[in-house]
Amino acid sequence: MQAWGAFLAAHAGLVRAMDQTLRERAGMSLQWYDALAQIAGGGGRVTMRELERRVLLSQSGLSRLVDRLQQAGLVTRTAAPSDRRSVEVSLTPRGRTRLRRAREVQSEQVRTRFADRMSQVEAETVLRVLCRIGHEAAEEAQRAEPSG
Amino acid sequence: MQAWGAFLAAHAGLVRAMDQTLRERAGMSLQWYDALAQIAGGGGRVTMRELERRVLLSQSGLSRLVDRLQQAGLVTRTAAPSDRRSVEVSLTPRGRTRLRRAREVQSEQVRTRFADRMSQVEAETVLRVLCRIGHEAAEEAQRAEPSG
DNA sequence: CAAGATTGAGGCATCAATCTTT
DNA sequence: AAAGATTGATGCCTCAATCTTG
Repeated sequence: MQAWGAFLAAHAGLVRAMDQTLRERAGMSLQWYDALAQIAGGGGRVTMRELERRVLLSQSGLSRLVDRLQQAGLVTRTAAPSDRRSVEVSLTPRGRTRLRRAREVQSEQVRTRFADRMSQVEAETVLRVLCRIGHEAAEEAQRAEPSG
Repeated sequence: MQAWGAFLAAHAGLVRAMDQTLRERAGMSLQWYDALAQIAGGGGRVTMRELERRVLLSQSGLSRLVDRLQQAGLVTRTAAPSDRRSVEVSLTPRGRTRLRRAREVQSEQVRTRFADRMSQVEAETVLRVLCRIGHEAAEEAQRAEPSG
């Protein structure tokens, strides 16, 4: 039951530490890294809608984040050919380079700050529990929307 | 290794859901609840400095949060008798009442959304791992500061 | 009207600077 | 000079409204 407090504390501590290190060593925030990594994970080109599902951000929040990434020259926006309501976001060469560097930093951080601090069996338990919790939270969010 | 992604997703989902429910059913945010609960945990009267350590917020962030709580009539600020640099924050009767209600809502949420979704042994593992991670993050934050 | 995306307004968090007291 | 606390400036996120296309 104290696990909830530990959960909040661990999250706050880890995110803060990782964000700071990423800024120092790769020149970008955790938020930027996550967005760039999700674009790369979608083949280097995804729609805003798709990116919104992958990133933990509202629709408008994503729009403004992409504004900043675009201004930094890391991504471009292009109209989607199939559906003209849709906008596709792509990594620029510069974006790819910056992501590569950031990925090195962040992979190491996830390993040293998170993964290395639990045994194999602990990691399996944590993954299983967190996936269960995350899924049920997502389902509930979906159920809540249609009624509104 | 995917556990990190699950961790972030679970945190975002839980915090969002809990915050919304708390707003609907107790008329306050998770942030407010946490602050009021921490004041109550300190005997209903704590210094700003002490509250800052208990709450996941910067010094100035806390100052503004207490501004809002005070404006809502839930807490009062008084000068500390022992050290005149210090300010003590106390719960008002109204604050106590509101906290009591919020605590009912939040206790149930932590149980149903978090605790009930893992077995006893899973909970023990999760608690152990998260405490370990949280401690090491806190130690590192301490080590990082004195050098600056 | 629904879906995808953007924009305006407002809320909240942080950094850096400042004030008071030790 | 250091510690406790507050304030000004700034940045990011969200809600609601709006625009365009289906």
